[in-house]
Amino acid sequence: MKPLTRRQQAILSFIEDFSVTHSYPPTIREIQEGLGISSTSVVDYNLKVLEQRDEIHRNRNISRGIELVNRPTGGNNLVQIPIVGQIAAGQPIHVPGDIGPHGYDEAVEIGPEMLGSHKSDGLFALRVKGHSMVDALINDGDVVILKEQRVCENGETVAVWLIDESETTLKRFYLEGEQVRLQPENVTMEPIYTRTENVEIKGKLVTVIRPPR
Amino acid sequence: MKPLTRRQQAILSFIEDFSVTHSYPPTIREIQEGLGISSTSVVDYNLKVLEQRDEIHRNRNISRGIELVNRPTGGNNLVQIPIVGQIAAGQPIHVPGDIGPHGYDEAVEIGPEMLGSHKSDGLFALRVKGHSMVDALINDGDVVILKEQRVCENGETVAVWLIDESETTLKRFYLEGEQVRLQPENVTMEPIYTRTENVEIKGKLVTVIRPPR
DNA sequence: AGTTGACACGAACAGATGTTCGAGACTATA
DNA sequence: TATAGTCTCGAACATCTGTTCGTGTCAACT
Repeated sequence: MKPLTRRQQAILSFIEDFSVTHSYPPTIREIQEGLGISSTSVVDYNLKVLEQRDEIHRNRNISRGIELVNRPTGGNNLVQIPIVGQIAAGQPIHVPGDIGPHGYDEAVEIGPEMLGSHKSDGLFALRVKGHSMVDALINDGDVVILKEQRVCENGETVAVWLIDESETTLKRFYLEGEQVRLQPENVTMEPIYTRTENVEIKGKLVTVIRPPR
Repeated sequence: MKPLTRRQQAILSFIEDFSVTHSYPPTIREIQEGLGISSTSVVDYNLKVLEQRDEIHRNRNISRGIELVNRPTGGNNLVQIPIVGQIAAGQPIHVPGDIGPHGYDEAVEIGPEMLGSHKSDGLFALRVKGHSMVDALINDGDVVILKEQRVCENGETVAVWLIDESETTLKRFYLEGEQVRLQPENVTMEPIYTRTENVEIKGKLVTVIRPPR
């Protein structure tokens, strides 16, 4: 079977992108204008081919009647991560139980690519209160997304509760012999060295969201 | 505030159900036929009310231009912000021209609530290169979303190009008499004072995305 | 050289679709 | 009783949108 032409691939990508960023698919003329095609019949011809190849389905004689086949359309990709509380230096870290999508009052919505390789299950969000995490380049009011995790690899940034100090911190974790080195993300700052027994890992940092003003 | 009438609730439910079972929202006439309403202007009138109540958003003069607000289908669509280049201390700030949907290779996808009150048009993203912006609590590899803007209010965080120093920086802007104070977000750090002529504002900071590891 | 199929294009047309207008009925309020 | 606001309705109109038609170019094939 002949591969799709570049223009056919471009049309398919355009429909996908358009459907993600709008709540409706594009018209023939929006595809034409978006791709700089000079005639609606060129778009129509290529859509016929894409339909024959089962890439799309067309509903005849209605506006915006293009449906993608086997593709996520409009908004299906948003991931909702529950904000289960706050994170501050002097507070123990709030860790969720088994949370369903409606077991919380607030959530942050992001595109799945912001999770990298992480699945959305097992993730939770905390809103930062105070300036104690500027050493992790995290500001007051930021939202951190964590993966619930009690152990981690060297070099991963984790949220830990320091028992003796009664303090929460977010730092890169290194197990060095009998002790732990907690390394600030800001390379200009000094690390913390402490006993392994003093450190309770609560979650691994996945990403940080800075709310707009 | 008056509650929605039964007919308004029925129209909203119809739009929700239709959008789930089709890949596109309904037309005015499809709502009319589906609910047994005898006139398109009745549908139009009630849609106006639903828009005033922030239940839907209408795009004027296009077909199927109804978008649901704050619903799992329809309204909460991903927003794609193009990443038009990098931002680093010693580089002039890359500002996009008139970007079409395919005028860039890479984009960051976020939920619309992460933009706060900003519309997605006029926004662009830059990837941070280097540690020069840790004073703004922004890390190497972070993505900053800016609104293209040449003037700003006191207190807003802006990306500016310092002409004499040939340097880019992200700081809170305060116009103080004949000079400008550029205040780091990290309150433990010292501000910069410079002549207003030395400062070129390129964009206002909307939000920061920290890529996962 | 001639033919065929793929792909492009401009123009026109038919139908789909959103919006507006004027009028009417009903309810709440002064 | 009069008025204002809400909601309904039919009809008309402007614009949007999909589809079709005839024509042209180019590459591959016979």
